[in-house]
Amino acid sequence: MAERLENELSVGELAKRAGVAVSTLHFYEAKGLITPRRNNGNQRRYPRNLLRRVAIIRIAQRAGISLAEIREALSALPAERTPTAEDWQVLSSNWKARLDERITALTQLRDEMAGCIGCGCLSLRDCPLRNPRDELGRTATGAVLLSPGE
Amino acid sequence: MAERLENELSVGELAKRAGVAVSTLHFYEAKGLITPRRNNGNQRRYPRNLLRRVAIIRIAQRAGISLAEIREALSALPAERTPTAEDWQVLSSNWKARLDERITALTQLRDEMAGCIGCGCLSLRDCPLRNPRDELGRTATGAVLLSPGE
DNA sequence: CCTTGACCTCAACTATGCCTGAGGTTTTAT
DNA sequence: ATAAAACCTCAGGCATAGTTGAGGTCAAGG
Repeated sequence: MAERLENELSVGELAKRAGVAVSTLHFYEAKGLITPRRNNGNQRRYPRNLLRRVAIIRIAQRAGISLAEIREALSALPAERTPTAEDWQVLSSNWKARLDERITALTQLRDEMAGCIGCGCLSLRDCPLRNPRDELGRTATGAVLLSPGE
Repeated sequence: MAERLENELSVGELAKRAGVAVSTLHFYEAKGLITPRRNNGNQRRYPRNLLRRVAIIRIAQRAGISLAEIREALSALPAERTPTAEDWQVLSSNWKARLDERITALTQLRDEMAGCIGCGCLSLRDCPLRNPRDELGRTATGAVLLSPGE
């Protein structure tokens, strides 16, 4: 009773092509990221465009986007269609901006680290690496909690 | 029966100074990252140098190092002592290298994304964004699974 | 036909990095 | 002395991103 449309992939085939595990595709489906149809034997059949969709998901993940956000972005597409070139332009522009932010933050951290390697300035109250959190070392009254040496 | 050494911090004080929750400090302790002593009422007392240790943990986390690895790095220090300037030099050099790797990878991804925005090349077998995984689009026999258009 | 591999569902488990709450003790301030 | 604030332990929960396994069905080749 095998019913098979031209150009459709089984879950195993898609998994191999997309470089992910079958369980991962099930998981993405459970999370609403992909919605394959079912054949008359209840097996998943992936129209070919879902391969591109999975590729996009993976790229976005590499960029540090969560699956929830990826789902949002994809579902915001008209008719939840597989992204066209224009759709992809919007998605990738957004994600690239996010990437830029991450890179900027990490680069700043790296530069601070480079500047602080061996300097021992972790012990200072104004060390740029520490200050995001340990702003002052003072209480509300302005009293210094730790002596200058630490 | 309060027994209190000079310069020691309670868990609440350390939490406030380090900018983390008390539960976080308990968690770090459970994971072997910090080991405060106990006073005679069984309450944690943190020698002041643990404040620096916590700062280092947080910096490493920002760099994307897991707590397990941070624990390794810290416990590799002679006598598990609080890092001196030289120790910190070793630690931060290693972590900076890790950061550099991450930044390089993300930058490459960003550049690929920039190059691919709107180009629609996701559909090509040689798209740099896809190729880390979807190497060939071929079976072991060399047969092309998908037509060139997809 | 019939075996084997691929597929199905659902529950449970992994790992990371914490947070929350219950029930009880210690410190601190008045 | 006493009450409130801070602390204690331990179990369990949350979010993310999956993986694993049991028990059963479907599909493809010989």
